Amino acid sequence: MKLFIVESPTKAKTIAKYLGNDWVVKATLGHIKDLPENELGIDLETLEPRYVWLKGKRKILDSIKRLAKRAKKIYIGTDPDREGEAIAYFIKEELSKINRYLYRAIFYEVTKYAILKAVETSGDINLNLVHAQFARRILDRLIGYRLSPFLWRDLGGRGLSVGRVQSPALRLIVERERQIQGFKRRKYYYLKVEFEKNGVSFFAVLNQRFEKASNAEPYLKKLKDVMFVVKQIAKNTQKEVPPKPFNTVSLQAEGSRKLGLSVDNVQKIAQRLYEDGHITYPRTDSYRINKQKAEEFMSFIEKAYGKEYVGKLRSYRDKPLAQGAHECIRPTNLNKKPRGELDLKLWHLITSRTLASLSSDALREKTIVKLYPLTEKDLEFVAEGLKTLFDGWTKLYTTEVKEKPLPYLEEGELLKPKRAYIEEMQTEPPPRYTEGTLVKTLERLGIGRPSTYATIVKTLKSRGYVIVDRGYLKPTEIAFRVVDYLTERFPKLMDYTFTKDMEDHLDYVEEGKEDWKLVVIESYRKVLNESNKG
DNA sequence: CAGTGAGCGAGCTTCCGCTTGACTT
Repeated sequence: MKLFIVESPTKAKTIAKYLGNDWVVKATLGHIKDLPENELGIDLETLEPRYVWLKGKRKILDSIKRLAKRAKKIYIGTDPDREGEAIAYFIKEELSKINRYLYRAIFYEVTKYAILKAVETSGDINLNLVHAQFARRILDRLIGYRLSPFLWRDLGGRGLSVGRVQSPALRLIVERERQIQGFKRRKYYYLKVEFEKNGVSFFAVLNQRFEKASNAEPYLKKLKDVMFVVKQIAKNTQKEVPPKPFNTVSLQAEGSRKLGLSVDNVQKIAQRLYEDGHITYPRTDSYRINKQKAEEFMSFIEKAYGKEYVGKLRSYRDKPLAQGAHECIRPTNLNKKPRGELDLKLWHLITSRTLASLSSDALREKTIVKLYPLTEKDLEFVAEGLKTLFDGWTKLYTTEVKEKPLPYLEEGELLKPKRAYIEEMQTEPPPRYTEGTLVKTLERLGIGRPSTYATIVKTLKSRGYVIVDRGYLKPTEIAFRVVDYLTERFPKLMDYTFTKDMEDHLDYVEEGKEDWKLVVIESYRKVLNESNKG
């Protein structure tokens, strides 16, 4: 008997099918050890961490150990990234006393070929990766557990918290709120003319903006009973490329927007869909799609919508921070629909998005018509039209593009306006973040990971830092004080590039070029605003 | 002698990231 160990039980089931009868596949359910929760767990002299059993994991490892005793060979197939390597390290620590035929198997997709190849080419644990995880973990712990007490002491709030991820996230929300508070709405005015021809009405706007309505009025007077001339008609067609398939962040953003749920809820439903076998792994930062599946989906598009709706297989460049084996979030089987109203809705969203991503470009024709009043040849009015020539992917996935119809027009043509008027407009402040836009912004800044985006939002809520107001995140009084305090005291931590700097150093650790303890010391010193003190 | 207050010690909130089922209401 041979033993194969992974993190996810769903993955374990799949892999068990690929391997033969003499294999047993077991899952750890993620990390098995971590720093203790109720103390720092780090020796401040040596930086040595004290990793302890996570709740319930000793039992899981015990059952794996029993199998390990009888196994001829053991393959550790945890995820091919920093966290997965650390899990592998702790598994090895437990099993190496029992069985010396231990190997690290690495695969980047869950297919039979990739699994067999991983077994064949298996090697040993990469300690550099493990050390990078130690550095990441310990730095996060130091920041969280050593800085939070400053807030308790100086702001007098029980349970306030500081974190490498949550604090910059909170800063985003507070900064946006300040922009909104400081925003002065300004009114401005446009001169507009409405025309109607062949039952189609359309608008032309003077290409000039007025600060006061009174400045526009003399122009309006001149237009009374004046005919307009079509001076120029320019058309151009625009290609609209399909959206990418979903990753965790885009699913959370789109799902919460379209279904009116919190990102946490969207993630929960996605997890259920995954466990029931309806979709691929829901915690991923990749847009990559399995080639075979993509071809299957494309032939479905051809059958259901026609050949002209089939697009091409696009390759997306994953962000440099993207780690791991997973592909995009997509349906596993187009014919297998989930039960349950919300499950079905989210599955439909995922399915139509996936199909749209493999569909053809939409073609739109934009028309720009320039007109002038007969008596005022120097004034230029502009009318715009937008027409869909071919709907392409938008047939499969809803978009919010509005058509702007124009009647047939010819250059030199005379038109009689239906009415002319001054339209009052107002500058608007930027909107507050929604859960979805916050998570998107964090992803863009490289802050947080697919498994934690939903939790970040939850933490900010449960600390009393933000409340949800009509779907928008509104910071509380204490949030302002926390952000001001941290910005004053620990500016480096509040810098949005802190995580990126850390990641750069961790890359060096992973390449064996830098000592992990030095990375922790250097980064933590920067946070504390210290330069050379021990 | 009773009440007051300084001083001390014990107990206490907190991080990010990986993964679900086993709990209770």
